[in-house]
Amino acid sequence: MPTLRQLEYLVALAETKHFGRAAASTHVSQPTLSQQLRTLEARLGVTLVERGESPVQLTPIGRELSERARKVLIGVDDLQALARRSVSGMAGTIRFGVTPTLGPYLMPTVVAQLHRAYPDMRLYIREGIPDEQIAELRRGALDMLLAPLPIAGSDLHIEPLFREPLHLVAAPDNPLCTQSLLQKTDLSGSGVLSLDRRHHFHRQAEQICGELGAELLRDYEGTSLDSLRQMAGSGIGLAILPELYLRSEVGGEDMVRRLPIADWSATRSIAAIWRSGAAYTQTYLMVAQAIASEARNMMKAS
Amino acid sequence: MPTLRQLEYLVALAETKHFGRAAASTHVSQPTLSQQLRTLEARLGVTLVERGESPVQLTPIGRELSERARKVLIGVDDLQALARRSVSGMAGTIRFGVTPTLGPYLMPTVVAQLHRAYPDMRLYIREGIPDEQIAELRRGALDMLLAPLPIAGSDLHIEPLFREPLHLVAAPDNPLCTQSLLQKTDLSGSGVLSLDRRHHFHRQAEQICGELGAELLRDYEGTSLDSLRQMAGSGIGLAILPELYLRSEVGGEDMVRRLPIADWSATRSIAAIWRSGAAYTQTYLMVAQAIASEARNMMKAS
DNA sequence: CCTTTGTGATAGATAATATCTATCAAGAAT
DNA sequence: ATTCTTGATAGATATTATCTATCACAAAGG
Repeated sequence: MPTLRQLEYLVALAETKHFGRAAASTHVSQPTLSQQLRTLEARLGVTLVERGESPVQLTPIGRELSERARKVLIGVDDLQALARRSVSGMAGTIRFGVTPTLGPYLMPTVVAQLHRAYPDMRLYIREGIPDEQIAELRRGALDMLLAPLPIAGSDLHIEPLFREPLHLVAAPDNPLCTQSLLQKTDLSGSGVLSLDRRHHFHRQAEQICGELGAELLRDYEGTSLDSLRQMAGSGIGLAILPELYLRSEVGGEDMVRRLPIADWSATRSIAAIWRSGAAYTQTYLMVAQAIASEARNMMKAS
Repeated sequence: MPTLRQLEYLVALAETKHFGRAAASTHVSQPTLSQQLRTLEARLGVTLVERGESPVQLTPIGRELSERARKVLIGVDDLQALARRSVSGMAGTIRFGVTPTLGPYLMPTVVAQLHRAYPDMRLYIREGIPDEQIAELRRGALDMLLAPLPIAGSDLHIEPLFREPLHLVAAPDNPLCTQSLLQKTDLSGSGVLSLDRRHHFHRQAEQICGELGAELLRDYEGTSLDSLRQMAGSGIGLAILPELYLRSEVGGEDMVRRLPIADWSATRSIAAIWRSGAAYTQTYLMVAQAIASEARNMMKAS
C-alpha cells in the first residue's frame, strides 16, 4: 500500500515537473523525494516518471495515478477539516430516539435550529417505544433519547428537561362540556381512551383514571395521539392528550374540547437520556437544553 | 496527517466494535491497534471511541470520520487496482498529436479499437501543425505524434508506418478529365491549389508542381482539405488530395475527379513519433502498429 | 462471593521506515 | 573546457510502527 506522503510527492512532482521544487514544496530533501518516488513505483509495479527527460515528464500512467492520488489527498484533507470542525464536539450524526407521542410535535423545530447553528451536526430522529429505545441506547444503536420518566438504570445519564401538561378532552357535544368548571368527582365512571399498554402513556392514563374513578376503555386502544383525538371527537370516550400535541398543527382542538377540571395538574416529566460512559456529554447536554428551551417556548406561547 | 493504516484501524473498529477483532482483521496485535487509535485521536484532536463502554461504541464524530476514512481507503484501493491493470503499460491517457490532413480520416476508428482492447487506455487526440507539435512533444505537452516525414531530431524516436498516395484532382468539366491517360507534360502550366505554407503538405505540393512544371497558386491558400476540394470542384485550379481523405465520408469524389497520370507515384510517408527517453515505448509501438494496420486496411479496401 | 475469562491500556524493546547529509554521474549552460 | 544543475546512490540517523509482556478492570460463570 502506498503512503499518503508518497502520494503527496507524486502530486507535487506532477505539478512542478522538477524533483527539487517538488521536494521543497513537500518540505523534504530532494534525495528523499527521489527515493520515495522509486519506492512508490516499486510498490505499484508501474513506471510513473520518464527518467532521463528534461524537464521531468510523467508517463501517461503516472499522470493518471497522480490524478487519483490528488483525489485521495483531497479526501484526507476533507477528513481533517471535518475533524478540526469537530473539536468542539458539535459534529457528526447523533442517532436520536423519541416517543411518537412527543417527537413529531417538538423535534422538527429543534432539528432545524441545531443544524443552522452547527452545520456539521445532525440529529437522525427515530421514533419508537421508550422502553425499547432504552435498550437500543444501551447496546449502542442510539446515542441519545427523549423519553418520559421514570426510567431506571444506573448506566444511563438522565437529564430532566421539562414537564408537559396532560389534558382530558371530550367531544364538543359531550354534556361535560357544558359546565364551566368540573369537579374530579364529576368524571367518576367516565370511559377514557388510551394508547396500547407498551406506551408510557398508557401507564400514566391508568394512574389518572385511578385518581378520577374513571374507567380505562380496553376495547379501543389507539395507535397514535391522532387516533385518540378522532375517537374522542366521535364521542367514544374521553382522552388524555398532551399539551404540545394539542398546540401543534397536527393536533389542535377543532374536534375536541379540553375539560376544565378543578385542581387538575396532571403532567408528564420528559428527560433527555444518554449513556453514562458517553463521550461528548457537553454536546448532548447542549442538545438537551435546546430541546427544553424550545418546549418551554412552545408551551408558553398563547 | 493520519496514516492510511490508522484509517484502516478506525474502519475495522467501526465494523467490529471490538479492539481484538479489529486488530485481527488488520493483521496487527491488539495493543498496536489500541495505540494507533490513540495516536489518530491525538492527531485529529477529537475523540473517536467511547471508552469504558461495552461493547465499544464510536462517537458520532467517530462514525462520521470512519465513513470519510472508508471513502479514502476505497480511493486508495482504486488507485492500486488501476496500477495493477497498468503494469502492462496499456493504461493512462496518451496525449496524441495529429495533422488535420490525416487525423480526422484515420484516428476515430483506431481510437475506438484501442479503447475496446484496453479499457484503461485513452488517446486524447489534438490536431495541429506538425512542426509545432514536434516542439510540444519535446517539451512534454504531447506523448506521441502522427506526422508526415521528414522530421529531424536525434532526441525523437521516429517509427515509419505507411506511405499514403497523393492524387491530383480536377473539376469534372475540366478538359483534362476527358483524357483516359495523361502525360505529366500535359499538366505543364496548370494552376495547383495548396494549403498554407506552414503545412508539410504545402512543401510537398511545391515539390510536385516543380516536377510537373505546374504553378502553385498563391492567391488561394486552403485552410483545410475540404476547402481545397471545394475550390478544385469549382474549377479554380487543380488540387493535390491524399488517399485516405478521398476515401473518407467527409472527402469523397462527387465534386472532383482524380486525374489518371502516367507514372504517377506521389506519396507521403507517415510516421509515429515519441521522445527517445519515453517510458512504455512498447505501448507506443503497439499503438503505432495499430494505426499502420488500420491505414493499410483502409487503403486496401476497394 | 470468589474465581476465571475477556477486554483495552500501558511499558519497554525491537523492527521497519522515512529522512538526513555527503557525494556522485551526467547533462546543460556558459 | 569549466561550471552549474539535476536526479540518483550510499550510509547514517531519526522517527514511527509494531512487538511481547503485563496490568487494571469489568463481565461471566460457578
